[in-house]
Amino acid sequence: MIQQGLIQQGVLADSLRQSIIDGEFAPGSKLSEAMLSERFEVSRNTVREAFRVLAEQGLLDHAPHRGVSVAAPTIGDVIDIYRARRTIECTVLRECEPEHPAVQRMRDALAESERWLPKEEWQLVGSANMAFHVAIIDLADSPRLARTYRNLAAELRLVFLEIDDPRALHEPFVRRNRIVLDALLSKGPAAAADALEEYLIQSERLVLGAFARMGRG
Amino acid sequence: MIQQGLIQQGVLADSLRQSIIDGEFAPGSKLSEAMLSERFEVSRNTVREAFRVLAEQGLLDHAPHRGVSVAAPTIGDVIDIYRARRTIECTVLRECEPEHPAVQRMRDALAESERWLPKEEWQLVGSANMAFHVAIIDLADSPRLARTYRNLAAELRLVFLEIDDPRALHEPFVRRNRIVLDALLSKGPAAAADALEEYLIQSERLVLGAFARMGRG
DNA sequence: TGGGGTCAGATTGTTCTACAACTTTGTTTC
DNA sequence: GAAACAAAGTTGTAGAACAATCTGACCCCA
Repeated sequence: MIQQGLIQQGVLADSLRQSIIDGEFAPGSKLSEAMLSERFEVSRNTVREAFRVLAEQGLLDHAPHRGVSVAAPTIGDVIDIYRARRTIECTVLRECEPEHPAVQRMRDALAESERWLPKEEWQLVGSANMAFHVAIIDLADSPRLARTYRNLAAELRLVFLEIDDPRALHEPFVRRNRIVLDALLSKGPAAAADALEEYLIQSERLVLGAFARMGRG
Repeated sequence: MIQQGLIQQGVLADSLRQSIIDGEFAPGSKLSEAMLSERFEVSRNTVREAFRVLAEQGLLDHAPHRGVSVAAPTIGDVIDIYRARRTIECTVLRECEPEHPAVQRMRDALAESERWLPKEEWQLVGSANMAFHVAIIDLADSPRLARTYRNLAAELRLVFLEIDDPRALHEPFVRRNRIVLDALLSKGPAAAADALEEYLIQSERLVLGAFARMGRG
């Protein structure tokens, strides 16, 4: 007997998560139980269970008796997200095995981003960029680190949504990803990790600058 | 107006989490909604919401239509937990600021563990040990890393529960914590991180050995 | 004996209704 | 305008109900 129709709460959580990541619900906007219950045609209880899951992942803020809203990362959050990324991602890369199969996935993701770059398909460039970094984490073969990283990445998506200048956000970093991969292949993990740290520092700087210009504290 | 009586679901999640960590529900044991609903005198809905939170934290396993059970980490999980710990904890320590206030908390926790050591209060030694390592993570001032680490620590508690030889589990590591702290104070973060890595490798070895002897795969 | 198949019972997944607790909003009053 | 109050809306929780699924006991038949 095949396990079919997954549980609705799980589907809803995934679906809602995707909607949020796609920017369908703006960061900071309030999500009422009744509204989602109607839109997704499920009961309030089911909505609430999905809320708990996404809140635990950091995508939603839950204020007692005030409801949940899409997380709206502050500058402090951005700093923290990048700190966590550097801690995990650079260490994984520095200690990786260069023959690991995930390296091929890094290649593929990078090729994908370079393919969309000249066509200025920034959304697709961004997705491929993200796949590149997820592949780096997969070098560690650690489900727990991967899960943590996916949550960080989702939060970062919210940050990018608010900046809304996809070219500035993604264009400069394809080249930097190339540097990271080439360093890994020709000079080894340590050099690649150094290049990655450069990348992350630059990326953080860009995001923080944009935030500051937006007057978001 | 003061924010008082926290929401029941949150209280239940915390309470249940503590019960699990205290070993009140054995790893692998099934938790039925009806049973908890009765024991904690809350509705099934509330129980289910708490389940979602704890499952997301990795403390509960949720099998669709089969209910939730307390996580029962396998050898593979133990390896992953330690891998994640080394990745995060060692990096944080290596890059820390030795004047950080959390260093005092490391001192205090270590003193506490050394205080209970001769009295063979292994439970208390273990708690102080854990506080020591949480303090290390706090060196990074990163809420996200701290949250991730707390989840890892909770899962590890489940592992320790199953081994049930608290002396072997905690006694050798007070001395190693001392080495880590002394290294940090006299030789700096890099040396301390090296000592910590030693610690984690030894701890993992001990746990894996115990698991193997128990025939748990 | 043992391998399947079937059925009843139990548990989970979900919906619905109801209501208490709390927040928010709007209005009145000073 | 600020404080006080009332009304309306939302969240938090309970509880009943039922469909979907799992579990285990039982039976049948090689």
